[in-house]
Amino acid sequence: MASMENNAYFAAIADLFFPEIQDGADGVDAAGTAGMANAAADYEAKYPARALPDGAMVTRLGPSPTGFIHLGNLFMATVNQKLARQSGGVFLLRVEDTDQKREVEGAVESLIRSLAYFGIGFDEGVALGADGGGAAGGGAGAASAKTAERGAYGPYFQSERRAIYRAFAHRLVREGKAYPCFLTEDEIAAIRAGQEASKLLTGVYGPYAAWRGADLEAIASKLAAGEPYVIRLNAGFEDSGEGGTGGAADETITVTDGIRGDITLPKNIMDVVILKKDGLPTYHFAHAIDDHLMHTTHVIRGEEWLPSLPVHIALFRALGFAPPIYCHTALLMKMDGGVKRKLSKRTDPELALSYYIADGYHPLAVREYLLTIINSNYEEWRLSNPELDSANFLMTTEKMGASGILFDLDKLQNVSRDTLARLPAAELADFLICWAAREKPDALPVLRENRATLEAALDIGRAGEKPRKDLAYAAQIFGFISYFFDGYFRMEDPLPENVSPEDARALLAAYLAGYCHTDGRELWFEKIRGLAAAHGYAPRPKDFKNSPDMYKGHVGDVSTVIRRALTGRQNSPDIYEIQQILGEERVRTRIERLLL
RNA sequence: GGCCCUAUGGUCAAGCGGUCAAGACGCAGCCCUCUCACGGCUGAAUCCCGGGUUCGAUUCCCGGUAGGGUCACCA
Repeated sequence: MASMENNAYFAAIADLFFPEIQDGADGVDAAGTAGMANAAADYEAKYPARALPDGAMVTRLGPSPTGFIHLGNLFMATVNQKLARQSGGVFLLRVEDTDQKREVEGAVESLIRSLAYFGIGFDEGVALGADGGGAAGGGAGAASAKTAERGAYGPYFQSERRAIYRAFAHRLVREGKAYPCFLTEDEIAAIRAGQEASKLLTGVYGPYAAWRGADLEAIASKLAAGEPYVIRLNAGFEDSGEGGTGGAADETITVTDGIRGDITLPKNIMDVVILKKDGLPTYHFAHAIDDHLMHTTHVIRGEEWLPSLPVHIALFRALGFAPPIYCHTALLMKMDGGVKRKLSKRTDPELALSYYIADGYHPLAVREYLLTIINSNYEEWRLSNPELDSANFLMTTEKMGASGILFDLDKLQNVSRDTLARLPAAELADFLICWAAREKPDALPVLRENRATLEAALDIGRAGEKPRKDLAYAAQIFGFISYFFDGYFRMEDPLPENVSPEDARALLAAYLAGYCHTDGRELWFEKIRGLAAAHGYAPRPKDFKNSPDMYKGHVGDVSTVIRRALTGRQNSPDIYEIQQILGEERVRTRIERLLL
């Protein structure tokens, strides 16, 4: 191949399309690419390798600010954060806002806040700004004072990295590894239609890459005419070949995935777009540039990215970068019409993080659940280390599953009950108050003013080796203890079926008459047994069981009558404790009300 | 449709050539018990199918099948 000619051709195109980038003296150095001191090389120098301990992992979250955040995002964030943190590495937030069409106002702040709620924080990258992303405000994402950036590898908004992408695109064009393409939407559609008709692979590649190596004159005149264009990768850059007719997709590449081991994929032959007509990079290009410049060691992302891995590998090769270690996780699925399906932000609002925040799932509980599905040995670890913080668990990519995970609300709730059972009542009370401040403002003053009652109520039956485990999430917890607060006390359940209203009255009247708030638990219950016997109810359930015909019911029915009077419900934790928390006056009032 | 990933009870899953095929959630029953919850015990329920390799396959290979993902100037 006549490399001198080609070099001149490439240089001419590069000058045409990247006039702002001067190659300086090197522009003349048509012979070799080695040692070229160009803009791209400057950037590489600007972002040197990180000084981190051996084995430190640099991971990142690269959300596009489209507004909705679901459990799947938190799943990814949890994995990335954990892996970085436990290895003494860096976890950074890079906002992938290269698609203006999909951008949503305030999405970045709400993302950061939602993740923060669940204990996800970043060591580097985009963060909340000075004004914390307050209420109103004009500017979107990058320019806004609502966000700030931390770290030496920024900017961390891709929309602010235009010049960087252009520098590397320029370098690729100079080397003949990328080129401008003026194919219109219609033309591409036509190509596609033809390919489909002949059952060929669709896309811009090989013979269909009309502008690959196109005539300089034609290119220049299109540009002069102001026609929109994109920059495409020349997928044939390694073929060093004649005409780049490329085509034969038989070649494969093998990549070792941190989760899946070796995977074999067809080598990329597509001349994918790397710079869109608006000058912003596509995900693929931005990924290669950013993760190289930011020195990401492990790219952990969902398996939906597997099909584009060949593109990414090709890009890394073209750019001369060493690719990171890829870890493609299983996807979080939901059940849909009897079939598993990938979570989708659009159609699955019930899996939005906001839903779990509103219901008041505790961040620790959600994290705990996520960890159990992320690493198959986590649950076992937790069983043998019930008291340890999850930070002590060592997560490994090898123990991550490769097949889709169905989200299981039952399991989340179970994990949550276990988790909350380990939390001190004071902490639970704080949590509940925070939740009420957000989601149930009417209850906020009540909870605040009755803090002692709240804590005591939350703590019922939680002492000892076998604590109650019925607290799952704030909304449920509030309902569970609401009867302690007069404003929320309601007669919710009916009398037991085998207790007549007359009996109930008589029972309550007698109970009230004999009530002594300072009675010990034993004495208290002996009185109830006596009450039962006096009114034709078996003092012991076994008596009733043995001779059901002799009684109207048993002592359990009697306590249900009392329990209902006190709590409005047939079921509740220990009545004695409830009475002690309620206080004598309230106990008497609640019973008296039913006797009027 | 092409390409890719995946495949153990309803769910999450351990397993890594020889196991009565762990465990957890859920479910059913029993026990404990003044109700609920907790706890304890018991139970039902799984290796997708077909070929190989092997003395022996859930495990290794091949082929089906099924499910999922992806085929953009979205990420």
